[in-house]
Amino acid sequence: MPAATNPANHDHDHCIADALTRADALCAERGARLTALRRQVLELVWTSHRPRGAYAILEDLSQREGKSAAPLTVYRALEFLVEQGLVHRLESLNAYIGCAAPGAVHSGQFLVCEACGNAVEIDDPRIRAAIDTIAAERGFQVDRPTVEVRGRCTDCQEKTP
Amino acid sequence: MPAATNPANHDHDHCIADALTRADALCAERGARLTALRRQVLELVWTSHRPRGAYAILEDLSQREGKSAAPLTVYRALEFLVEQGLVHRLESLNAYIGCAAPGAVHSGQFLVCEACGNAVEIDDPRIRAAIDTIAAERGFQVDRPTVEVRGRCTDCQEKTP
DNA sequence: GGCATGATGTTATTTTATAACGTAGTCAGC
DNA sequence: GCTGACTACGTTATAAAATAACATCATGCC
Repeated sequence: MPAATNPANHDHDHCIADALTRADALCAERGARLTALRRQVLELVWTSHRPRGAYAILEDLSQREGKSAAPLTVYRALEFLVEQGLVHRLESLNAYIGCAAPGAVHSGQFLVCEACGNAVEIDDPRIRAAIDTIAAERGFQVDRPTVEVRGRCTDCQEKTP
Repeated sequence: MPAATNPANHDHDHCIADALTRADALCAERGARLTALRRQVLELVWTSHRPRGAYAILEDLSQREGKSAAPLTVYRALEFLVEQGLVHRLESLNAYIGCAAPGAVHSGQFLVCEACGNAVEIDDPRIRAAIDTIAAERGFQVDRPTVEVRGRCTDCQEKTP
């Protein structure tokens, strides 16, 4: 049973289970190897809806395994998960978060609350379209657009208005 | 005389001089202290149009001064410059770049070429508008939007099509 | 001049990430 | 089943990026 699941009023265990199920399906479909280690790291990334640092995951992993794992263990698993689109890296936080819609095309857009730390993936086509338009005007060939918006989520605005 | 100025066909010395002049004016206007050290770090950030890491700047600074400076020296100067809007931090690169339009409101948008390393500040209102729209729809209060688009600039596309 | 404030110096440490090399599973084809 | 190639994982060391804590120095104001 994973720790610290119910941050608000939703069944986070369900989020985790869902994410793992989708990951299993996607990797099977692609012939990618979602090994026990990688699966476990994915689960630890999904501990909450807050982006998690590699070393936080490392600590959890060490605790679970009863022995201290090496940073590379986690970084390699994360690399795989990011490649498969199961996890995103938040550049402005040096942290990782589970992808809300793996399998679908995603361009990596996030609303990050500076109060509670939660990050919500938005992937809105309008932002992507705006970026594509401007890039086209300048002859710039887009490869990987990163959008990370810091601010305050609705809940946190209500708490301290 | 700064090193490695003319990357392409523009007078980069002019870019640097310009940036310093504007910085002087802005800081004077605001009563902010652009000290010799900070001014020098700003100049080193402007070495090229490629984002530069703090430690690269540190190295240059040490060389200029003839003695090795401490990381904090550079980080503190950079912090000041970022606060004043004279320099931006590129989150996805852990690097810093001179602001193209200090004084004006800017939301920090960049096109970063993965081939030549150059980064161009765009600050396009359409991207900002798209972000604001989506944030408003979700009740998210925007504080600091970060947009960093990786890809290939026109020049580099021509070189290897 | 004296004092408050802000800037810089110095040393140590933390956090994040990668390099280099070796071992051990895993799967395909025979 | 065996072999060989490939991929994943373990281990140790190190690099890169950033900050903490505290001392000292400069600057501007009264």
